[in-house]
Amino acid sequence: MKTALIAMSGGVDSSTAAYLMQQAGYSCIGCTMQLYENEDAGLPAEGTCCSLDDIEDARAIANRLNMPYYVFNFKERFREQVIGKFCRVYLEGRTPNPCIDCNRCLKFDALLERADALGCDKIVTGHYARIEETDNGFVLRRAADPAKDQSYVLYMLTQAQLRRVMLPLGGLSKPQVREIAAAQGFLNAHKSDSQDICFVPDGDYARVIQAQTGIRPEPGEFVDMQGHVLGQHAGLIRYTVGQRRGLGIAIGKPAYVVGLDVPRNRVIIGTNDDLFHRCCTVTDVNWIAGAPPQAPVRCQAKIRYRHPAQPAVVQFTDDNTALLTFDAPQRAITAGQAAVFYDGDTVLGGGEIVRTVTAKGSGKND
RNA sequence: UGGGGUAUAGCCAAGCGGUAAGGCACCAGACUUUGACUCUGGCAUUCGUAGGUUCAAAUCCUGCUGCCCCAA
Repeated sequence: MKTALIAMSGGVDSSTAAYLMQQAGYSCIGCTMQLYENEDAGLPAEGTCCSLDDIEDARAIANRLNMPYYVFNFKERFREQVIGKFCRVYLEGRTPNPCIDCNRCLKFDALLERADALGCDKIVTGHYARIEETDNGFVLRRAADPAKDQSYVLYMLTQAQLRRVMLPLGGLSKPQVREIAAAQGFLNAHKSDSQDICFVPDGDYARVIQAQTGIRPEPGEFVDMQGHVLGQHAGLIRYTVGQRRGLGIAIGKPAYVVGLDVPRNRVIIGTNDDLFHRCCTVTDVNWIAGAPPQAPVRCQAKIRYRHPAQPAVVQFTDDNTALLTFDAPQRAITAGQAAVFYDGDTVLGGGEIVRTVTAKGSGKND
């Protein structure tokens, strides 16, 4: 019998995934990755994906399904590879997506090692996306339910990983998943969806960065695009491109962060129109198919989790970098966020945005 | 210390005798498995201040105070 290691967060999605794998005839082992102690950061012990309550929920579901259940202590690895990188990226004036790093380093790496150790053929998560095997290897596709599609946060998966991963929710809608969970009498069938960064449940990520690094961000100047000082900011890490809230700047129309000047410790302010660019460079690119395309590829690309994919051309440059050019200017292309390239429902690949590029001979909005 | 102008919420600002527009900022919700964005709602019993005229004043009159400009 094939065996599967189910990553169970305690939520309705991964619980239902466990049930579905069992129904599909797999011998299943449930597990929860303990990633951090809430108390370490002075946070409440509930409301996040890895609290004690959640572990108890996951354990209860595993018991109900008669699965062996383990808790893996990944706290050290999470602290180094996710929280550490999160802090470092912010301090460098970029805006990280820690969920993607967690997938890269924990769910589809550390967890896969445990699967090997336990002799499991597959690892399973509750992500909404689809993996299919074709003559040319595995492909990663969007979820059937466009409202829940999470293929964006899985762009880094390699062929070797895709071979080992199963995503049983990829063909289902959220209501269907809740229905299945309710029919099974799962206690978390109506549990609210998780949100926010799991290790920053109150949204005050700047406090976490200070607590983790001991670095107290220096106040500096807000300046407009001509360099005129507009006010004082509370530390560069509190701002990200496209941000409006919390600036306290009244210029008669909405003011947005259009850039961070790290060397001068300045936050550059502009209008909404100033946020649009067509082109950016992308690094650490993963091509799902394995090899980069030799010619520019027409695709649709997303520059943040909740961004409708837009027509673009992606061009492999050198090493593992690429140049992404949208047909139309996109709002707030932000360094540190992931750019993911699609061909319809299929994920071609993706990488981390380095910077926007002003295309030669184009208008100011390029 | 002559002349002129102006004083409306944190910022800008409508109002021109009939009982305080709007924008920005801010706050609260919603949305959301990242940061953002967005959406909805809230936000001056009061118009620098003291009097006066009037049935009725932010709106008219007078004094005072602050600021700005011109002339010295």
